[in-house]
Amino acid sequence: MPATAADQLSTVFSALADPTRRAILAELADHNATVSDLTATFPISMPAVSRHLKVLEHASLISRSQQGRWRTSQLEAAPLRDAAAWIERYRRYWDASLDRLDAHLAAIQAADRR
Amino acid sequence: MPATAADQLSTVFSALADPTRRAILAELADHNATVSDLTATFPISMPAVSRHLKVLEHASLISRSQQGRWRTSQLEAAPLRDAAAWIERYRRYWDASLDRLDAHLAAIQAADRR
DNA sequence: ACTACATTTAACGAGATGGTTAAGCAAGTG
DNA sequence: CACTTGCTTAACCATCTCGTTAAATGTAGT
Repeated sequence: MPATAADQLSTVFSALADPTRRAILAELADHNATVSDLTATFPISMPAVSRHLKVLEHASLISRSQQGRWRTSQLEAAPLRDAAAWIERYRRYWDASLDRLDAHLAAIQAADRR
Repeated sequence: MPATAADQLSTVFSALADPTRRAILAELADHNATVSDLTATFPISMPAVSRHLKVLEHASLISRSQQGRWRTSQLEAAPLRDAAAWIERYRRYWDASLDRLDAHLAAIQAADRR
């Protein structure tokens, strides 16, 4: 059974919902890291880190490679593109320069143009 | 005790993790809606809708107003700005070329200039 | 083979989630 | 007042989540 786009988005958003996982992604943006590295960085046990990595991998937000006993994690930001794209559609609703009426009109026009 | 920025982000992301809630936000982007409206739109019970709205309200993604017996929900997209800002920091990791990053930054600046 | 080390898996517990049905509340209507 | 209506709350259930500690797995070194 193929994962739907909505499922994928849900998986990504729920992966991002945990502050430790977001911090792990930030860490991996700086440098790849082993499970031990991350365990040293965060105040949780290694099994806890391991499961966070599993969640991130399942969301395709990281990839992992094994070099001997060490498994290093690497950031894979592609799913964030989809998440950003989903959120972007609401930009007009939070942009301060537009009031709510303008936002509504912009939405209508955007829909009509297509 | 003040909610930290990280907590707020977590709340928003976890609110977005549910496909029904994302669909509710999409619905509210088109038009404000009562609980009954949303219950008619989605294949879940009214109490389920009511609780989704509670979650969205707690994440400040909607605001609610009471007019007689009807409680209409309105999209409040401001928290999405923070979510987008968090994700944006990773754009360079998913953008193929730095040129496109530059283009994006230029586009953002152009938008801000308005 | 034995030992050391990095990591995962298993088992557990507290608490959240998302759905249901049934009951309670508040606001208009006969 | 009694009744309906829109919505929320309560109670329940199955499942997931995030942490723990202890055991298992796998790879490297001697």
